[in-house]
Amino acid sequence: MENKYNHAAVEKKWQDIWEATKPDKVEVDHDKKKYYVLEMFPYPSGKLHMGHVRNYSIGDVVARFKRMQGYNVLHPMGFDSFGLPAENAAIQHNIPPAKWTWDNIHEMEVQLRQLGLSYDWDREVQTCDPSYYKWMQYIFIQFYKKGLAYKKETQVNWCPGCQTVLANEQVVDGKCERCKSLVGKKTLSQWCFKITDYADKLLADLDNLPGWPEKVKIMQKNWIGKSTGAEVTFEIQGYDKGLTVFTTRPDTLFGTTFMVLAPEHPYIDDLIPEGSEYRAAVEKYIDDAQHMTEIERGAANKPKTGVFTGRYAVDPVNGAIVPIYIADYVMMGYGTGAIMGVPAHDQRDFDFAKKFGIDIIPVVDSDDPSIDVNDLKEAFAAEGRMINSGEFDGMNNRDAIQKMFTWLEEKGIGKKATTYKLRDWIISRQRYWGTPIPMIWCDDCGWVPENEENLPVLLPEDVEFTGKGESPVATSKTFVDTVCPKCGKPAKREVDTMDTFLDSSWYQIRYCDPRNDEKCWDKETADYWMNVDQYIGGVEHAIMHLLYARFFEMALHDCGLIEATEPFENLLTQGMVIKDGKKMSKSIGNIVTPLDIIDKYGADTARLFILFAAPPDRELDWSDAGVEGSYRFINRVYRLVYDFVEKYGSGSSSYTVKDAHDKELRFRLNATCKKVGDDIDKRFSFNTAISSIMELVNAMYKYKDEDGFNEELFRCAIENLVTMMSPFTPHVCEEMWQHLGKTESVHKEKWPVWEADAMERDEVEIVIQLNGKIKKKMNVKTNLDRDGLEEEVMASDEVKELVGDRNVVKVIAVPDKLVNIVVK
RNA sequence: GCGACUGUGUUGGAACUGGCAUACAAGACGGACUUAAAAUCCGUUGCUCGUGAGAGAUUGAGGGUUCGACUCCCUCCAGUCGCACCA
Repeated sequence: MENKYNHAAVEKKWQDIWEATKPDKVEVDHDKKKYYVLEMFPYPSGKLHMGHVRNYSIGDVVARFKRMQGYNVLHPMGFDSFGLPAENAAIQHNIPPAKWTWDNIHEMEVQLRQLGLSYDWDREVQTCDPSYYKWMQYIFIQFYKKGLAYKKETQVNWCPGCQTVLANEQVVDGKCERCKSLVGKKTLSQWCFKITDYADKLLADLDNLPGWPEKVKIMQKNWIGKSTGAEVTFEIQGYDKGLTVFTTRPDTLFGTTFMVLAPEHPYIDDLIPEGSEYRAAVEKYIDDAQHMTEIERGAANKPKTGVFTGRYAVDPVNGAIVPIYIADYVMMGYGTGAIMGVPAHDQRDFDFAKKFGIDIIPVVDSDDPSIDVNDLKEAFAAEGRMINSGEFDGMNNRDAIQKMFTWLEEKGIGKKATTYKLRDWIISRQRYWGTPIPMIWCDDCGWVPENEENLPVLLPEDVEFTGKGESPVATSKTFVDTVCPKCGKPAKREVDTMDTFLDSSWYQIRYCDPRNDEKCWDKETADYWMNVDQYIGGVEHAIMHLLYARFFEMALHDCGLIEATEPFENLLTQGMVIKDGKKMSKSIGNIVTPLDIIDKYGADTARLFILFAAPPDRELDWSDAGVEGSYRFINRVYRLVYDFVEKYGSGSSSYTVKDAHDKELRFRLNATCKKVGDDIDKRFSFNTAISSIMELVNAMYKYKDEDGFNEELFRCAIENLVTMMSPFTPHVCEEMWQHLGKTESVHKEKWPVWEADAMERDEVEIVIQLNGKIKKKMNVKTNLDRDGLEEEVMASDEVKELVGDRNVVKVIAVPDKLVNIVVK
C-alpha cells in the first residue's frame, strides 16, 4: 500500500483482478434467496454521460449491499443497440450501422468497466445481435399466433423533408427531430400490437405495485385514460346508418343542440355526396385539417372552427332535430369520433355554439343563485338539479346519470360503455437498423409467419441508405424475394423493421438465461429470477418503456412463457444531473464528462459524489467543489487506515471497552452500522448514509487523539468502516481491506450487524420547554417512564427557578426526548 | 386548463412516526505546519439586536389544529415536470 492514495493505480489494479476472477458471476441457487437489480440499459451513443454514472452507481450500491446481506444477486448489463442514430451515421458518413454500433458498444463497455460496476458481464446482451433478435422475432410470432399482432391501415407521422415515417418520439414539438420540417399525417399499412386488450389489466394492476413512485403510476393511469359513460345512437335524417356518440354526461342528452363529426369520420363521404351544395366547403375543411400538424390542431384555446354538412340528426331522447357539423376539435382517435354538442354544459360545445349561432338549452340548474342557466356566460359544468329533461326533472344530475344508463338500455338507444385513450401500438418502422418483422406476404395465403426453425430472419447488408421513402431493407436484392412457408409459392418478405421499444420490453427476462440457443429462455430459470426486484432508470421512461414492458410481460404470461405478470416489482426513478441550474447540454457548454472526472479523481470519487450530493430521485446539481470534497474524504479515510496499519500492522479486532471514550466510539460505530444499513435498504437514502459514515470518520479522528487509545476497538471500527463504504467506493475499500491483512475480498464480507447493548446509554440529554419554548437542557437517566421523568424534572432546582411562582397548568413528558411545562 | 412534485443558511442538502430546525458537505474567515505555496490538521461561520453573558424572530406568504408544526389541514404565491379541445 502506498502512503498516498493513488486512485489511478488502485482502480486499475482491482478492475483487472475483477475482470479475471469474475466475482459477480451468478447462477441459479435454490438454497439462497435471489435478488434481481436492474438498471435501464443504455443506447450505445459512444459516450457515457453523468446520467449513466448516476443510474449505474445507484444500482451498484444496491447490488453490492444485497450481496453483503447474503442474497444471490443478479445484476446484468447490456445495450439497447438498434435505433436511428446508427442509420443517420450511415447516411451522413457512409459508415455501416453495424460497424458504427459495435464500435460504440466496445467503447462504452470500457467506460462502464472503469466505473467498477459489479455486473455479471457474462450475461451481456445486445439487441442488435442476431442471437438476441432471433428471439424478438420468435416472440413476435407468438403474439401473432395469439392474435395480438395484426396489420391495418393507420395514420402515421410523415416527415415531408425526409420522406419517411417517424415514430411519435421522433416528433418533437410537431417537427422532425432530424430536419425540423413540420410533420404531417399519412395513411399506411402498419403492423400493430393489441395493447388495448390489456388496457384494463394494465390499469388495474398498478394497484399491485406499491413499490412504484405514485407519480409514475398516475402518469400511466392518465395515459391509459379510462372513462366510463354511455354510447348513444342518433338517427340521421335521410340516411340508413345511425350515428353513435360516446358521452360521460348522459344526463345532458336533453340539452343536445348539434352534433359534430371528426374530419376523418368514415361517414362523411357518404353523407355529403358529390353534387351536394355543401361538398366543396366540406372538402376544403377536411383538406385543411389534414395538413395541420398535431400541435396546430391540438393547441389549447384555439378558436373553434367547423363546417355544416347540410344533414340533421334526431335526438333519441326527445326527438329534437339537430344540425350535424364537422369540426377538428373532435378527434377520430377517441370515443367514436363523433359527439353530441351540449353547449350549456360543456365549454368547447359552448364556444362552438356561440360562434355558429346554435341554441343553448340548459338541462342542469345550479343551486348557486349567482348563476342563471338561461343566460350563461360560460358552460355550467358543475353538479345541479335536472330541468328540461322530461321524467328526469328535479333529480340530482349525478343520480340521473346512473338512472340514464338503464333507461337508455331499456329504450334500446344506448348502453353503458368504457373508452380508453390508449391506442394500439403501431410497431412498424420504415427503417433499416431494427429487428426485421418475420412475416411473409403470399398472394394466395396472405400474411404468413416465417417458420420458427428458420429464425433469425437476418438483416440484409446489401442495402442503400438514401434517407428517403420506404425502408432501406427494400433495396436489398437478396432479402425481399422468398417463398411462402405455407404453400411454397414465390412470396415477399415484410421490409419494415420493429420499433426499438420492442427490443427493450423483454430484455429483463433474457438476462435470466442469455445464452440459450434452444429457447428464448428456460422457463424454470426465468421464473427463479423474475421479476426484477429493483429497477432503476430515468423518469422519462415513465410511460412508453415501462408500459410496453408491462404489456409484454402480461402477453408473454398468456403465451405460457413466464409466470410473472409484472416485470418490475420496485421502481426507482432517478433525477436528472444538472449544472448551474440547467440541463447539461452542448449549446450551453456546461457538460461535465465522466471520463474527465474519473481521470482526475477516480471512479470512487465520482460515485461517492454523485450519491452524496442529492437524494437519488431528485435533481442533482453538479458541483466541481463538491467533487473535490468527496475526493478529500476518501483521502481522509485512506490516511486513517494507512497510519493505523503502519503503526499496528495486522491483529485482532475483538476488543473490551475500557473507558468512556471507548464506550462513545462503540456507540457511534454501532449507530452508524444501523443507520447506513437502514438508509440503503429501506429508503435509498444514500446521501444520508454517506453523511453518517463521514460523522463516524470525524469521531474516529477525534478518538485517535484522546487518551487511552484502544487498538482492538479501533481496528474493529476501521474494519467496519471499510466494509460499510465498500458498496459506494469499491476499489479503494478493496485496497484498504487488503492492507488490513485480509486475504478475501471485502465485497464477500457480511454487512456489519449492530449490537443492541452498544446502543444503550445511561444518560440522555432531554429538552425542557416552557409553553413550547426551549429553555434548558438536562441530563437524565435513560428509559425513565412518563411519570418518572416528570417527577425528576419538576423536582430539580433549575426547573423550579424557571417556573418561578407561575401556575403549572399541565406537564407533557416524552421519555428520552423532552418535558414541556405549560404555565399561566 | 387538468394533474403531480418542489420551496429550509451564501450553496448542495439533513431533520425517518408531530418533539432540540439547519446534521453532513461546499464556500468563506482565522490559526498551526512551511522559506513560500499546495496538501494536511485545528477552530469559527444562518439572521437581527447586544461590548458581553444573552435575547428575539425564522423552514415561500397568510390562516388553522395542537402543550408543541419544516412535518397535519385550508387559502394563496413561485418554480419544475407530465398531460392537454379526451366528449
